Amino acid sequence: MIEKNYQPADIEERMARLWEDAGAFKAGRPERRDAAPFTIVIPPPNVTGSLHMGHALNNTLQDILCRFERMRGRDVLWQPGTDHAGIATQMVVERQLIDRQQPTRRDLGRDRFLERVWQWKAESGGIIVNQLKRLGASCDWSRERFTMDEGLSRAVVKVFVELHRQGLIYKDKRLVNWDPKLLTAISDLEVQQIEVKGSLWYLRYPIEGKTFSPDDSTSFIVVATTRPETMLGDTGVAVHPDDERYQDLVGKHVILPLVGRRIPIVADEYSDPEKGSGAVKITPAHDFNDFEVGRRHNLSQISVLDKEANLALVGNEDYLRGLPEGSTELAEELNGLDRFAARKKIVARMEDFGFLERIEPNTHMVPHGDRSGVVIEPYLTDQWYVDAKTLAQPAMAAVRNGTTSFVPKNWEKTYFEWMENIQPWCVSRQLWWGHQIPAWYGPDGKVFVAETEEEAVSNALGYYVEQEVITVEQGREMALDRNKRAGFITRDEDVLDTWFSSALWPFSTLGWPDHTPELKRYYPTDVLVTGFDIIFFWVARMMMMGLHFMKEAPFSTVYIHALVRDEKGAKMSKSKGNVIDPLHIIDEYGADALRFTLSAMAAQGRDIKLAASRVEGYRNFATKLWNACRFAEMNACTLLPDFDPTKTEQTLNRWIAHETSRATREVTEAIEAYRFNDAAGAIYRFVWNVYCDWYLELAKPVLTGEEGAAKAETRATVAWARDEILKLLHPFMPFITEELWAVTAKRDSLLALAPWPRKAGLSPEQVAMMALAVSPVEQLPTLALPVIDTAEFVDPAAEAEIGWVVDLVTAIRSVRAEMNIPPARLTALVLSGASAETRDRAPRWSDVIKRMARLSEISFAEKAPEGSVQLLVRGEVASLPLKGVVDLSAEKVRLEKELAKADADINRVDAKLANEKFVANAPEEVVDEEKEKREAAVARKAKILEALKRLKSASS
RNA sequence: GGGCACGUAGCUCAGCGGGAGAGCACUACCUUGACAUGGUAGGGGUCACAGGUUCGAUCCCUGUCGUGCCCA
Repeated sequence: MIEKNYQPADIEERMARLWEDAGAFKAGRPERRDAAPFTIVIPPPNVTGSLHMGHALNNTLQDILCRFERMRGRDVLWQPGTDHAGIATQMVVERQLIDRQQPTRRDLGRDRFLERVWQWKAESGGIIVNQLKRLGASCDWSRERFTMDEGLSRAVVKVFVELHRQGLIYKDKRLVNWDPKLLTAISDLEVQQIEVKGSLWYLRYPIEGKTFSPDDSTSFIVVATTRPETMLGDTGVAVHPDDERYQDLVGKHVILPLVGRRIPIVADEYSDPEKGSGAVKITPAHDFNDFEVGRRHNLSQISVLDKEANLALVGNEDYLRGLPEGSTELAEELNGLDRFAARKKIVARMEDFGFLERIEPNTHMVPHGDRSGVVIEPYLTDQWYVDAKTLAQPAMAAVRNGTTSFVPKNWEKTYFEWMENIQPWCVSRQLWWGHQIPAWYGPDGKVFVAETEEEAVSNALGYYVEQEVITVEQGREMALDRNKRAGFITRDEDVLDTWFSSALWPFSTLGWPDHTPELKRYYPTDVLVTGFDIIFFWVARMMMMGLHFMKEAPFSTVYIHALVRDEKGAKMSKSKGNVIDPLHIIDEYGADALRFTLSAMAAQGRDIKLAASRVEGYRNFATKLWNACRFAEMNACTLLPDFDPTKTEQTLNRWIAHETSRATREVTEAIEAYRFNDAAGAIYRFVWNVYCDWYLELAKPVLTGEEGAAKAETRATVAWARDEILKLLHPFMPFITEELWAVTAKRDSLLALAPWPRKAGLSPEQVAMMALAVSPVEQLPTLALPVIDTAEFVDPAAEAEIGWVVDLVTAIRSVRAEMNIPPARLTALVLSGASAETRDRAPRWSDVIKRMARLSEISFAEKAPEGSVQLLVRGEVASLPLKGVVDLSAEKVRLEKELAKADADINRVDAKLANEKFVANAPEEVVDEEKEKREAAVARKAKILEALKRLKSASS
């Protein structure tokens, strides 16, 4: 029995339990052992996270695909899991320690701090998973993984070691993006360029051998800089080789003001004559461009900042080398100052001595850390790098040759653009939470990379024994006793970039490096569903790692969906804190309404600005469905065994079979093409505007009429079409459909596992055959998909007949409203000059037409009665004798409007047909179409003229 | 500076080489035996602007203006 009211919250909880208890989403269900697999790996959300709208959209779309394919008979694996999210998680826990006034991370030390993080993960790591379940995500939760699971960590180590052995991971000392707040290196992708209003300082650098005077422009060269404080680390001045102003200065030296260092003037194309003074100071240790210039001209690299971006001058040998006596005073004064405080001081000092020429306001891009928000410092350190350029080659080829394709296609361009200019990927992070790098160092800094500590230690000790650094006996002792080797062999403190482990996700979650049956069966996956914001972070890197280690691209399709933005159109992000909580929406309208809204708005290539009114509208849609099912139940509509809609006798039932078939095709094709909005629109219109508005209304007289074959058939068809609707809608609104499926009949299976609507008349055995995979479990899955033919059942005769009823009722309703005839007032209908077809049809539908169009009777006549309102329905005249009821002059106005419209139509077509070029160039069917339109308009005009004539004679 | 989108009804958005669509909002009428979270009917848009291609442009091309995003 269906409850009177639709209450999402109650249903959702029960249905979730139902699925869970039945293991409905488990991959490798025994009965699907031979079915083709369908695999999606979830983009693992951060364990720190909670569900935001982006997750809701992302997972709704994945769930639609998974539920759809599951119903199509495939063995679906939707692999869930979470990401350890290095920086984000470490920050959360650190902040928690501060908030609770507990010992800081450094007070705790590495081991105890990591314990805390694990503890925190155990407490709150399940939140996001539960939220995904509330959304209805049909993941195989029994297979949930975490990027720092034992197995996944093993995969990470294996990949690191192999890449290192192959020379694709190496350690290098170069500039990195350094976050002076988080005290770690970050990759290029984690840097955001933000436009900042700053200044351009013009500084005078005295030329060696001349007496400096601010008034003598030949005694100095002016350099422009946005970062005056880095001048302490300057080791050169660059001018453009073609810049005539500075020709004679190239090769000479300047004396760095305040510091006294002697540095060369070099010619380099990097310097832009149009910008600033045309001369730039070169600070190789603090600027990426300067680093390259410095390399070209063999300039030394002097780092003047420490890791917290404070000036580090005292004891800084690079800085002090070659400075004149007495200049250490400045070093002592500025030492330890923050970079921005130092800037002020240095500018002031420069001004005091006449070295500051002028200051210009200047807007420029400044790099910021995407997590910390502070200004990123290019910093000279030792870090581990992945040779991304080499790995990118196969990854580009796979997309180029179509092995993997993006939907929508235009994202491929973005992918190539980035891949073609890819830089070495800095993968080491100076954090504690993450996969510690499997590298050990000897006393001389020699590195030993191995999968286990035992192996690395044994390699290292062997090496040092051989080098006679230690004796064989010492080596043996150190091998056996960790304490004895402490200080001699030490492990790299750093951990890997979070995205390093995410890059392995499609195969590490399936058990790699072990050769598991799951890996064989479910890799490569079918489709990856994700947002464009992580194409570089994640998609590209999965492509690289997947191809390198599995020799096959990790997925054949990458569906890139829109971003859900906040009401202002701004990107929602965890760090900005402007997320809208989808759970509030779920609480208010239900998960089904939210899911349907997101899919209805998920048009390819367009962002979603979510409006609550849309969600409300789709909640109403759910209510509509609910009530339609109630109606069916109240009328004892139950499914009959072996019911075949194509064998029905009643035109109405044949019509809904025809329409259902059409809707099935539309929904199926739209989902197959990732056109989620079209699929949602098709099912929405079918349920509301076809099934509810017309089919059920037209069926009412039969259902409330006398018992008999017609009634029995209609009851069965109502139930059948309802079931088809529940199936078609299930991927979008799983909860309400599963509930209605359960309460409307005794079922063999859950709706989630029921077969997708198929070509009418196909036996279950046939469908089962088609759903079978070609490959047994132990073989590699083949590319052949189990295509279930949803070809249409069509019945043009039924379509024409019901179409006539619909048109007639609509026309009468429209004119009644226009004439202000109160609903309570019934009118008569006269069909004049009716064709045999109409005379045949009308009696069959008189009950329903009377009911829907508020008629008292329906009759036939040769001619329309005088003084009646005349309507044109499919080329024939239907009249409402309303003389004395309504003002017929209003009718005259109405007809004249119609006449004008008909004339306009005729004229427009005539103009087209008169155009010789149109007739000559347009496709034949287009021309024919126009001709048909003209004929129809002419016929319409004739009838209208006739009606007007009759009206006139009636009023005269 | 380079690249990618987008400017369609009051709002949120579909569509797209052959007569402009949806939801919400709005107006009028209706509590008819599934549903007022409903029904019926209706108003509302020189499809940003200017050129071009075409027999024909909201749709393709170019430019302008405006908005957003990505990369330097």
